[in-house]
Amino acid sequence: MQYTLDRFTHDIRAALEQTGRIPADLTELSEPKASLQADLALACFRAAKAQGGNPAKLAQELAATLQFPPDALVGKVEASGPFLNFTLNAGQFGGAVLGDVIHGVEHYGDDDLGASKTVIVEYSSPNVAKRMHVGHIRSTIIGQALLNILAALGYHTISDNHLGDWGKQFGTNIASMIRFGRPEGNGEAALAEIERLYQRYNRMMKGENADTDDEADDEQMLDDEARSWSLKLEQGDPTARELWQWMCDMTLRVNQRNYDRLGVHFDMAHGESFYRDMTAPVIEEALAAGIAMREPGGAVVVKDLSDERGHELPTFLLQRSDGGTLYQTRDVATIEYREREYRPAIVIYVVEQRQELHFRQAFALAKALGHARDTQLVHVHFGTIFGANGEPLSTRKGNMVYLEALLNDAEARARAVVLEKIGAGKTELPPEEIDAIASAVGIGAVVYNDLYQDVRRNITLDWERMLAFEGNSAPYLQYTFARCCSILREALNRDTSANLLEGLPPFEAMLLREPQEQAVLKQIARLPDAVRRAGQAFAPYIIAEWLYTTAREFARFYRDLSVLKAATPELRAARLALVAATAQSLRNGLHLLGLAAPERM
RNA sequence: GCGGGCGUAGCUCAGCGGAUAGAGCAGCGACCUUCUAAGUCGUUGGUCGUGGGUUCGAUUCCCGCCGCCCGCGCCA
Repeated sequence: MQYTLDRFTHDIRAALEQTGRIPADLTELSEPKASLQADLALACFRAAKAQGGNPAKLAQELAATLQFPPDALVGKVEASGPFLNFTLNAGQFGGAVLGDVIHGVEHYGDDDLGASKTVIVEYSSPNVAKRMHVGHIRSTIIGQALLNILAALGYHTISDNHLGDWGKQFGTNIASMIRFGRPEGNGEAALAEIERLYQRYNRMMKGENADTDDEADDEQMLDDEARSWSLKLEQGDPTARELWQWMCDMTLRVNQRNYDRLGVHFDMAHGESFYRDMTAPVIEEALAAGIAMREPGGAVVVKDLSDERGHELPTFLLQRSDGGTLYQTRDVATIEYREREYRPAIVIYVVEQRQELHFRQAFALAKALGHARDTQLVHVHFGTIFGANGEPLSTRKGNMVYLEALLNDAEARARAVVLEKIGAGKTELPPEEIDAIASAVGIGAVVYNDLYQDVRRNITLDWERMLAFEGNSAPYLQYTFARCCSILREALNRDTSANLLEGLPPFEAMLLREPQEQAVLKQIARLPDAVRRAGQAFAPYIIAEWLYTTAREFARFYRDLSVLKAATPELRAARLALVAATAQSLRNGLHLLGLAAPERM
């Protein structure tokens, strides 16, 4: 898809190539720093060197040679030392950008580079029989944002919640409920109780509870019991299956409330259990290929496997000596299943950094077995969240932060701020909208906290920052959008609209010549590129950065230039169109990150 | 030991081959009878972990070292 800035770049490169002075591979343009008054630049060093000339001289000659018609997108062409600077033709630029937005509306910024290829994003993936905590929120939020971005780029997206609903821990869960009884109730509290029973059993198994006259025998017995329930579950024992199903159903119901609040939606939730009957073929396949070996004890191991970079990977297991399968086995089975079923071009795993090795092994094994040849397997790994004092969060230490409580807290804080603003006469809001606004703002702050920076970084939990409503934060972005809407309401006498540019009076974009107006236009024009870069780098923060810069530029425009009281009706109409285009673009960007865009705040 | 991630302002982070290294927060000082001050402006603050190398040019690429986090067979 070609947007205005694409055309700008294309026109310059074409003109450069036409001069015959620069080979096509040296016409790479770069964006000068904001402090310089140019929109694109060509560094002439390499081209000059190739022909044995002086870069500054070449820049000068090119500046003298290049000609663009008055109605072109390219305006001034100037040499500045060894750089050749190009400036947008302000008169043409505004109309072109606003035209792009009017044409695209809620799809402005989208692209077709995904070309309907299928991409599967696996994210959230909480464990059954446990409450979701801050660790899961990262995967959930990052994954949803990536999914939105990739969908905007034209990919056929499939979101999959790869639930942790299988494995040895359910043996322990079942054993603990057989021993201590099944918890009553149904919600988050019942999940917490299951966790407590699990931990209690686990401690006894490890002999950490010296409250009874436990002997080592008992510990061994408890361990055998858990292991045996795990195997019974794999073999379809009715009691085991019933308890397991009960845990799964309840967990899904509880989690769904969190997903609803976060605006997260899954096309499917195939947990690990879904692949349980597909693991045996994986093991056989690996053995037959000679990549895996069965050890005398019965365990199946993979040795001497290398990753794509040629690094030898540590040995890992596909089957336990007691016959049970492992996470690794199921993940390879998952790769094979997805390939058979969906033929994806890309599969993205939004999973914490700690599992980097696990995925390198799974990917390498799948490739070694000849699978996923045409599939890009990507582990988008994010950093760990630490407590305020820098300590790891853990249930054992009792410093765990649960998702539901976090969202409640964020909403409550946002609500307090909303009421404070109303009380101070800063805003007027219909009472029935207050809850929705508090929710949009509070949850937006939490979501944005996970998206505004490169996801690879670790995060130290800081409530003040996480729920910050100032500076580079979701509420600031939402506030800017609300200000745009406020102007549109005044001028157009209308409230909500899917198309914020609908019903604008005729306007002449040529009139938008002030630097503040041009700066906003330039930012609007950059959205498509931000979306492309975010998708290519699997980096939602690129959208966040675009949003923030756009909001800042709009704030400057807002401060200096009045829309409603513009000097002439023509100028007012043009600025109104600029506001509408800003609002539409901001909303598109907010939606890509999964953030709500309230029209009043 | 091997492998992965990260070291940029007091704190949290952008920038990752080009022209004086940018934001937010915190600090200091301004600006609301004006389209919402959840805002804006000014100001203080940097040997870009460190030592080499490549290059006309390195915070950015390569190599060594140091520091922090994480991972490395029967958990997920």
